Amino acid sequence: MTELAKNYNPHATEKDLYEEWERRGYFQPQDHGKGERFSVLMPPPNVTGVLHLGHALENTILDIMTRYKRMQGYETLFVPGADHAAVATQARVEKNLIGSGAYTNPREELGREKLLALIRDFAEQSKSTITAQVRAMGSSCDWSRFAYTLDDTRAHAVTTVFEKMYRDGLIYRGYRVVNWSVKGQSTCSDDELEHHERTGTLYTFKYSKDFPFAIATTRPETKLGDTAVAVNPTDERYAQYIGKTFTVDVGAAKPLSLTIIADQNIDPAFGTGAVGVTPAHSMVDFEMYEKNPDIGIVPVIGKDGRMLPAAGAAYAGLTVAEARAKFVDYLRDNDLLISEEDVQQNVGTSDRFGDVVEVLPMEQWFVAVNKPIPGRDNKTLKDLMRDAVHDGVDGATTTITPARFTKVYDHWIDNLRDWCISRQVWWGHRIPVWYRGDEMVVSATRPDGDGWEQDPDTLDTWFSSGMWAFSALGWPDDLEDFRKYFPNTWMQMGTEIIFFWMARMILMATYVHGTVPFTDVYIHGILRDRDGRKFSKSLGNGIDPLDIIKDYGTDALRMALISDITPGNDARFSMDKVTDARNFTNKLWNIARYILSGTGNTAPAPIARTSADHWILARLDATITTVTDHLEHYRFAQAATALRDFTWNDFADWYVEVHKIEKNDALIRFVFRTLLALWHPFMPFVTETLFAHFRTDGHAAMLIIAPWPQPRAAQGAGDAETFVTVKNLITTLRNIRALYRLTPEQKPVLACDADLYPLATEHSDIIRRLARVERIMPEAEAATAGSAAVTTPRGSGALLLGSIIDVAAERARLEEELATARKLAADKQARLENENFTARAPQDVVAKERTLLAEAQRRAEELHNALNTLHA
RNA sequence: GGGUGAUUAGCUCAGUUGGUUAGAGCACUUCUCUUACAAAGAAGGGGUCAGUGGUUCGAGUCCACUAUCACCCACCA
Repeated sequence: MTELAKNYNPHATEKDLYEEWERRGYFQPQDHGKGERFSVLMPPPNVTGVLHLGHALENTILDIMTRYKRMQGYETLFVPGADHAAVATQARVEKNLIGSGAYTNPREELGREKLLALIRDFAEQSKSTITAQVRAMGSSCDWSRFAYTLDDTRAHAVTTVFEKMYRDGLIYRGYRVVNWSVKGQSTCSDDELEHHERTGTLYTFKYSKDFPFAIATTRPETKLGDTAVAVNPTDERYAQYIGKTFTVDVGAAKPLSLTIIADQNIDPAFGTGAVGVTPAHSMVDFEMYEKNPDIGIVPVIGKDGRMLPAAGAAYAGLTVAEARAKFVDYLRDNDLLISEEDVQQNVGTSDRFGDVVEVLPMEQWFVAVNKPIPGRDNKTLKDLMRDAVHDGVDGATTTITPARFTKVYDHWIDNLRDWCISRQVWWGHRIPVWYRGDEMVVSATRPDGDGWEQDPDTLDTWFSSGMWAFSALGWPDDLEDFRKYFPNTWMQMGTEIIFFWMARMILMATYVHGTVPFTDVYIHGILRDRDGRKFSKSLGNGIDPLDIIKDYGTDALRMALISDITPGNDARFSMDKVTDARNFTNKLWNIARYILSGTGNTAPAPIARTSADHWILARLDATITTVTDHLEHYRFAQAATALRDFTWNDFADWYVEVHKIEKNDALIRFVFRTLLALWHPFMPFVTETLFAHFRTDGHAAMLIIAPWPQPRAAQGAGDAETFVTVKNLITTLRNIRALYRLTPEQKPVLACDADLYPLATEHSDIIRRLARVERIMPEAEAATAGSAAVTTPRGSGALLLGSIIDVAAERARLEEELATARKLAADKQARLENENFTARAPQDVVAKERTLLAEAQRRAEELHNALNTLHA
């Protein structure tokens, strides 16, 4: 017999177990002859730092599903990885370098190669930290397949797809307006902007005294680059001017030539109903320019965030803010400014560099989302992305859980513009394009001949992570896994990444492979702190998962993370949840201690003999069914709750206690082993540790590959019901004991009516011990015994005799109960007398009500009789 | 401006197609160190389901409106 310590100590085993699972190859896909596969990919954490609780939650969710499916016999693959996170990582390293005081402008001072070397070092260090953390979480992923978005295979995937898209005309180089971070000196995509509300000023002014009407703007300085004025085509005030061109001199290098154009999107009710059009510095204005190219485009702001010479000699070189003030002064001095008014506006801010983003026209690389794809029936990338979650792409669809996010995704697609994929940071996949004079070649490698220069820019990090669904499976270098596991079975991610990542993965998979990246995707909410705030550096409320693991163990952390989570909704995390979970692991541990100390490790077929045996098996069956159903629907928290309820309330509090009286060693071991299996996906370490003590010949080598439990279609439902009656009787007796403050030594006599007596005597040992009853006798004998006080447990047909009981208090208690029972009976009666109810409600509901009425009436009668006995 | 979600016990949350007297964990109260566990055991108190109106024999559950909170999208310049 192995002696277990009094309390569970996670540190003694976690590391060794993880290594043993890995060494035995259980993390690698194994064919169990089931012929079905389950493949998931880890959302690759950014190599910008360390894992936080959000990552820990994702890994827990992924690992629960993976372990569950593995136990069900699926050939299971869980691929781990890391993301180079282009802009984010470079921004982080640059910030560190500047923060250290050694550099003020790392890009200039170090140059491309040296800075890249520093970033690479940082990324490698971060990567090893992250993988250690993922291991500590217990994630059963296949490390031999570890994928990094910047390694050779993934780089190959990127260049392959880039070339294919270029050939198909979906990637193009164009002069268009883009979001430009002055601080980061790089473009960013629309999705990388955070919109912050702030108060701005809406200026209403006229371009000149001669100009026929006024316009309104919050960006006066950009008016130096206006090339048109737009009005709504239905606006009668301006109809006469549409098509006319006015020349005004506002101080720019050249007088502005303003054509009045009509545009549906102009709101006649806002401002003056007329808008100055600045194609170079506004996304919507640029779109107007695309429709009316004749108006021209005049950039007046440069990459450094300062005014260009085109803005005029007085403005060139000024910052945007300085130019704004100066231009407003000009308007005021010349009596052109009509009004100033505070307005709330949203400004786009770079999420990585933190500065307000300028819109500038530049030569950049784009993915065309609205262009027909050759050989795809005129479908565009947008069409494919929409089809993936609706009609299907070549018969394949992705199902989003919860379904409401499908609408969010649709809406995003509707508003999608061409995707700017070139970035001016250095950390990332370099654009596979080469230039020599006017020549341009798209190629992963330098073309033959001298003088070729590669495009200095890199690709948006989401261009490579968009391929994760297949590049992580080895495509295009090694197609074995790809053929076997693609599309992936499942994916999970947070709400905040639906557009960035899920949409791009769908784009890439549907375009490159004509199918979806994964069949099902589960969206989880954000993890917040106990007060509902987001975890953030600035709030200082971050928690390192490793700290919790150190103090409470991985299983406790995993359980705490998934407690109370529901699909798509945010959840709160608190240390209370961790201690609760830790307490539970200890509970499981101590149940094991009891069983190990009290039973032998033989494994005969478990046979139910007593009513308690039948009851626990029935409850176990129901629990298996419930937990399996919850897991199939990704209801992780509810699955764990159902299991906890069974483990603690049924098994520990009742069956283990009964086992101390009526031993069925084979059965208690069977139930506990089954429990360990059910708990394993949630708490892999404590369950595997305990399994080693319960394993006998014929069981799996380790719990991680043990079969997922199946209901046994337990027999003896009647016996199980009998035990429920006994259990209720005991609870009631205990209730009365507590009510009258009986000490453990005070043991009353239990008198039962004719119905209950046989059952009570049959379970005499259990009742006497668990309810602390002296002895059990028939009611008839009790009546003649002349005891001083009597009590009747509710609806049980039993009396408790003993001089310790307070007759007056007991009478009050019974009267209260009687009133409750009578009210219930009256309610039921009224309902059944309602013809509408009996006629329209389903028959089974009506029958149920009749049963309940009968029960309530019976109980009222019993209580009434009990009161009479009490008086006598 | 458009959209989504939330509102159930002191706290954190369940409540799957409307059908018993609305549940759990924690916290709280009382009792108990009973030889698995005080990180425990036993018993108990506590909510009318944000509000209003509606549909229905029946509403926490469906519909409408209102309130509060949270989030997403959107360069009404």
